[in-house]
Amino acid sequence: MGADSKAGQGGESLLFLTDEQLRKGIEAMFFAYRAFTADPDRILENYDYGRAHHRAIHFIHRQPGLTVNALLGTLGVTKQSLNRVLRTLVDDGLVEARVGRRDKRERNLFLTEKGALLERELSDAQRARMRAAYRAAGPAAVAGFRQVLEAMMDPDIRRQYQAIKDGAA
Amino acid sequence: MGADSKAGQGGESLLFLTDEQLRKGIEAMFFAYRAFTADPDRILENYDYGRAHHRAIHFIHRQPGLTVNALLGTLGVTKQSLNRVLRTLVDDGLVEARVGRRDKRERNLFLTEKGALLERELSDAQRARMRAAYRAAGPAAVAGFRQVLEAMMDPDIRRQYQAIKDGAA
DNA sequence: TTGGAAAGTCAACATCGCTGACATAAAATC
DNA sequence: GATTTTATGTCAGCGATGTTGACTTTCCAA
Repeated sequence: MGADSKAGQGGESLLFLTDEQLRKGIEAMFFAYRAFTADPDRILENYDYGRAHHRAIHFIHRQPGLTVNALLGTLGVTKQSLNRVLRTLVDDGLVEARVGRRDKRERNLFLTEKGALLERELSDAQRARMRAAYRAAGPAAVAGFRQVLEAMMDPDIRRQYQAIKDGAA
Repeated sequence: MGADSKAGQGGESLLFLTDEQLRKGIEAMFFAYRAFTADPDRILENYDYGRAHHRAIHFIHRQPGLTVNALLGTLGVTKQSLNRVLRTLVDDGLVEARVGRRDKRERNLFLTEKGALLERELSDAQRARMRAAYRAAGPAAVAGFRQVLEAMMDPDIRRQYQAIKDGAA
């Protein structure tokens, strides 16, 4: 719909940037994001963890050995906030915090086997929904989806995001 | 990562559903959503309101006269949670809750002039970012963006979302 | 007239942000 | 070697927003 449909309700033939169209995009973000977090949220309940734990686990998995400071930057929260979460994960044996080799002040974060297991469970659920959405929408839509999301990010974060783009593997 | 991508960075020509590709989509959602909420959040600080207030204002604006129960359903929160937010908005004179005409138990919610003003300020900021992202990505990308987001929603919500699709205007 | 739906309210609690203050260890610099 | 800076951890308290549970009032509808 949209850009090229001349008829329709709002006559947004070429101009697809009407307030109405933009409002629809805004709502789509809200509803989709809620669905996107719903599956992991359900799983996390069983473990008495929250979304904050999920995010920490995700990024430690993505970049094993990253420091607390680096994780802080990625998540955009305070160290006190992250510490609370990280402590429970370490105490519960999901995350290992090794003293840095070069710099002994730093802690390099890794998932334990137990942590990797939960990561799998969470990301499996999230990937399943994402995969279904991708399949339903098709390859061209997926490319557009990613393009718009990237354009929406703050530049600093976008650079960080693209840096790991297909690396980290 | 790897096996199937022939090109350098973005070789998601045919097989775009590798775990790596899906993970990138997941992260894109996370980072983009954070940016998406950042602008309104900054504005809300000046008024001592939070995201919950923003959401209420948005949906009352979209559908003037909707009942508390309907809003509850759209937002997916408990009535106690919504009530706290709604009360401050009514007390502060941003929202008017008129007793229902047909059914006097219901309250039909409307934005006051003051409420509409804040709604404008918030949605202007959010639309500006959305518009910039749309412009950067192009019309085709926008269509794909919306398709994937819609496919990601829970079916019930998607129906609700599409029902107001280009109506309400 | 009675049952139940819609709304409002009170209390208590959990998560997860935040600020501020302070401690420790180690690197970096003077 | 002494001092400063950095990375991390921790305590205490606060605020926003979600939750459950219990209870009341109003009022439509059977």
